[in-house]
Parts: sequence; structure tokens; C-alpha cells
Amino acid sequence: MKDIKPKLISLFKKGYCTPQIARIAKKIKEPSTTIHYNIKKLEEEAIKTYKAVFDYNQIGEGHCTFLLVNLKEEKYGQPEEIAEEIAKSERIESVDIVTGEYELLIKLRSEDIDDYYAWIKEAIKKYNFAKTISLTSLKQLKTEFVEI
Amino acid sequence: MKDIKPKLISLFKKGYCTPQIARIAKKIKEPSTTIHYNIKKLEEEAIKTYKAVFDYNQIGEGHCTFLLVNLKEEKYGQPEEIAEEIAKSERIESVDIVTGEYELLIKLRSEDIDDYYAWIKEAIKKYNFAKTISLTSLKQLKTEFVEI
DNA sequence: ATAAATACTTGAATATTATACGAATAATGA
DNA sequence: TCATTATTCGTATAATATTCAAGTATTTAT
Repeated sequence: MKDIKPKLISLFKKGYCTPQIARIAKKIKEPSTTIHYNIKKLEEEAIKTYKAVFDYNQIGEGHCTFLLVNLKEEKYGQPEEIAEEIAKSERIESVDIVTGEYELLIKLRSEDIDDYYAWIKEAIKKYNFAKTISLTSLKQLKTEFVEI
Repeated sequence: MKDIKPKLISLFKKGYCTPQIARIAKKIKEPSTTIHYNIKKLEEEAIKTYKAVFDYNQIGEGHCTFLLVNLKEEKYGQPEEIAEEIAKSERIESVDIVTGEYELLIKLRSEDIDDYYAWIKEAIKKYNFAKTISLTSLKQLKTEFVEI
């Protein structure tokens, strides 16, 4: 037993996938070389990566939370720095700087609520958040444009 | 000119991609047949699909909004039905039933604020939302686990 | 503790698929 | 209109995935 699956999951979260040119060519009834050409162009312009979407319950990341954050005054004017730092973690699905009452909106995945609590305690300390609101997902119907 | 790119974008949002077995095999230094075997297992258990992640500014979906929704009383108890209906649209990135003040949290992408306004007006009418709060993304640092 | 069943690993052979190339056609711009 | 650039697409080739079969490890039941 080599325990390859965790490594695959980690790689597939960010990339290591590629388009199925032959299948697309069949689907839209065009020559595969034409599809190939168009995909390469699109990759230059607009495609960041190809990746897997998981049934997160099955990989121990079934607990999903949206976190609204107020930064402390000294960081209020330049939220990007903190946002970039937060974005680096593998459990963070998205980070946005948003309009309204809060500065940041973070979507993250954890194993369970205990795991989440450990993370948020650590994050409040580390990033010196002024205030946070956690919206816990009770049911996920769609994620990353994929219905689950 | 066959205008193939829009079709590709639509297909790539949900699938039509596949893992790069040879590349992964090289990366984690295992035989490609072993990688193949493990991926097939993982697909049965936990992988929903393989898809592309876009630079959404480049495909006319740069405007991103998180929408908090209160449903009308008659729908408050069974939000799933509406949530599933909302999830079907291609511009919807995620739909969650959440804890707290609001019942639904929807993440969606539009071309610009006018496009968004048209959508939200229509949605309020169609789904009979009681109240909504829109959090507009000013800057997206990470989406779908991919830094952008 | 042992045997049987099941799951995982792997190399060799084969089938599929992506990519490179070149020629033809179409679109763009001056 | 003519020249330049972008796109289409068939053929040939290179790369890759998949099948198969055999061996090894792990788990399960008794």
C-alpha cells in the first residue's frame, strides 16, 4: 500500500488534468485538429488550469463555511496582503474582497466543525481579524459550477 | 470562422477534461499503471468531474457576486427545491443552504453590474425572494481552489 | 494463527489520443 | 485590391492511456 490517493487529491485540486480533445471533437462534430488549435488559443487567453472537482464529503472535507471578515483598522485600507496570505492554504476554496459590511469573504473546507473551530481560532490570532461571521453550509447543491 | 471557443467554454465549465497520468507518474515517481489504477478507484469514490478554471475577466464573466437570500415564509421550511432550480443556470458557481440570518448563499458570475441587475430583478420575481443582500466582489484572489 | 478472499502493484502489449506540420481557405487591415 | 494574419483540417507521428496477466500485499473469516 503506497497511499497514493492523498497525493492525487492534492495534485487534482489545482491541476494535472487536460482537455479531452477527441471527445470534444466528436461532441461538436469538428475535426480534432481544429479543436486542438482552438483550445491552445483559449489556454493562452483565458484558461488558468484544468482540475478535478470532488465529492468533498468523500475526501474528509465535507464541512464547508463562508466566513465574513472585518479587518482591524490598520489593515482596513490594504486588505490584499492578508487576502493573498489566506489564499495560499489548500483548504481555502475562494477569497474575495467584497462590498458591504465586511471586507473579506472566504470560502473554506474542513473535516468537521471541530476542525473548523481550530482553524478559525488560529486565523483570528494570526491575521488579527476585528470581527468575523461564519455562515456554515448545511447543504451544498452546487460548487465550482458543478452540481453535487 | 466557426466560433468554437464559446462551445469549449461551456463544455469546460462542467467537464470534458481528464487526468494527465503520465505527468503525475513522473511527478510522484510511480509507474503510470499504478497511478492509473489509483485514479480509477478515486473516480469511483470521490471525483465528480474534471474541468477547466478560467480567468473569468477574459470570458466576459468578471463580475462576481455573493447573494444572501431570505425566502418567503411558505418556502422557508423547504429551501432545497428553489436551491436546485437556481443551481441549474450556467452562471451560478455555487448554491448553499446556510446557517444564520439568511437561508441561501449563491455565488454567481455576470458580465458587468448591468447584467447582474437584470439577473437579480428576474430572480427576485421568479423565486419570490423575501429579502436579498448582494456582496459584490471587488477583487478575487482565489476561486475554485485556484489563485488567480 | 492460518487460509481464503480481496485489494493493490507493475511490466509488456495494444489501443487511443494528442501534437506537429503543411497546405488551403477565410478574415482583417491598409 | 492586395498583403498580412488567423483559422481550418488532413496526414503522419509521437505521446499517452488502457488492457491484460501475474505477482505481492492486505484484509477477513474461521
